[in-house]
Amino acid sequence: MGRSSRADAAKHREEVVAATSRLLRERGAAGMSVQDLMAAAGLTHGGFYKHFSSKEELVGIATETAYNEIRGMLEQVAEAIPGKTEARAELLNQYLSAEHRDAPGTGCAMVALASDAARAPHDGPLRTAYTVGLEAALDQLTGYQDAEEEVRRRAIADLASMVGALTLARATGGTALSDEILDVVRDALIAQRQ
Amino acid sequence: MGRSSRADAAKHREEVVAATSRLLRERGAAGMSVQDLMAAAGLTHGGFYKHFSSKEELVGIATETAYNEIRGMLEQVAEAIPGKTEARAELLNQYLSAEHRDAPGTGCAMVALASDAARAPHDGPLRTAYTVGLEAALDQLTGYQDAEEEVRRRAIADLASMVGALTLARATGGTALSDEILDVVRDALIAQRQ
DNA sequence: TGTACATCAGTGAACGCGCGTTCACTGATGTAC
DNA sequence: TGTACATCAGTGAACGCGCGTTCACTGATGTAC
Repeated sequence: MGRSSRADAAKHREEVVAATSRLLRERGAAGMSVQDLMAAAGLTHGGFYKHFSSKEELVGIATETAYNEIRGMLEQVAEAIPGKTEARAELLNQYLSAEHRDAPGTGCAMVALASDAARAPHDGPLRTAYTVGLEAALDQLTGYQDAEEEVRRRAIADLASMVGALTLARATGGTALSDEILDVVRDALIAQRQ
Repeated sequence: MGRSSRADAAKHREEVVAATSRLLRERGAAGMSVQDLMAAAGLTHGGFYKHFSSKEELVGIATETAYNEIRGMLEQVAEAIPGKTEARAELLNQYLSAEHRDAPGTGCAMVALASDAARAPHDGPLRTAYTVGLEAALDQLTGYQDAEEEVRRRAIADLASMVGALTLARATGGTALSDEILDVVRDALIAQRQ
């Protein structure tokens, strides 16, 4: 095959990171192979180490990429809707939707990677990226709180409810209970601030 | 070695199930091998299929066993404390504690097995056991609600907050943020009903 | 109760398989003149 | 601008390893008489 141009190589790297970001959330780190990830860019597995020092390193990089999705959702809703109470309601509608539940590969990294992060080494790349991303998401959620005090505490409480509901809805996906969890938690959180 | 007595064989089976129940929550299904599980009963891996038809079947059985821990916690607190508001506060204290966060192997199955369940086949043994156990836990949590109406909705909202907080605390374990999440969510849930 | 024999829990080697990582090699790309 | 050569992205075979599952075998347990 011969050498690829720098531009092509950079494109390949981006494609591999994007595929990893998606597959990591869908299947977990143990559920995707280096071969799978390289194949997503149309490559064979041997060249992997020209781009990354290890699978673990790539997982860390892909975690940062995965956090972009939830950051994007948080940014977009805040920009589109002026009132904080209304923006928060719309965010809850989107976050606690069947669409979000059924698309883990492009959804919230905090939920999809929680157990991988919990089981990863404390000073490893996944853990580090997870915690940094979580703090950032918390900052964004703080901006949604229509109150003068305790905005961080309110943001943490909101986040826990959102993450718990999505986690349980995914684990029971395909049952009536799954839909019920999303509906109930969304309504409860919205009613809480009116 | 020769044949074990029926009593010994039954004891071996129980030991394997108990070890699986713990390791499943600590490491996930992919993180424990048949060899690991048999070794917990002092056996070699070859005899596994005299007890179980597959690793997947054992995981389903161990999931039911794992749910006993959270069911026990819910039962015990409800029996020990008469007032519903006080019982709920004590439950939150125990569930959202550093001890529970740091002992996934003997802790809440809903949190520890959520991502394994989300990725398991919809009609497989793990999924089935997970959903059945979740409905049972929800029924128990309903009994904690000191209200006349909407007790199921309140139980679902409580459960989502508890599960989300423990999930995030585990994923960020070892940081100040992890402790903060537990404290804030516990306080918020207790304050909500006073 | 004692004996002969069938049962079957557990052993350990073997099966095919996929994993992460390494490495000698290829040949188009990039660079120096 | 054209040429010679160094660079290096990607290939594909190979590495050692651990996995879930199967199977012929062992020998103590359980049972029938």
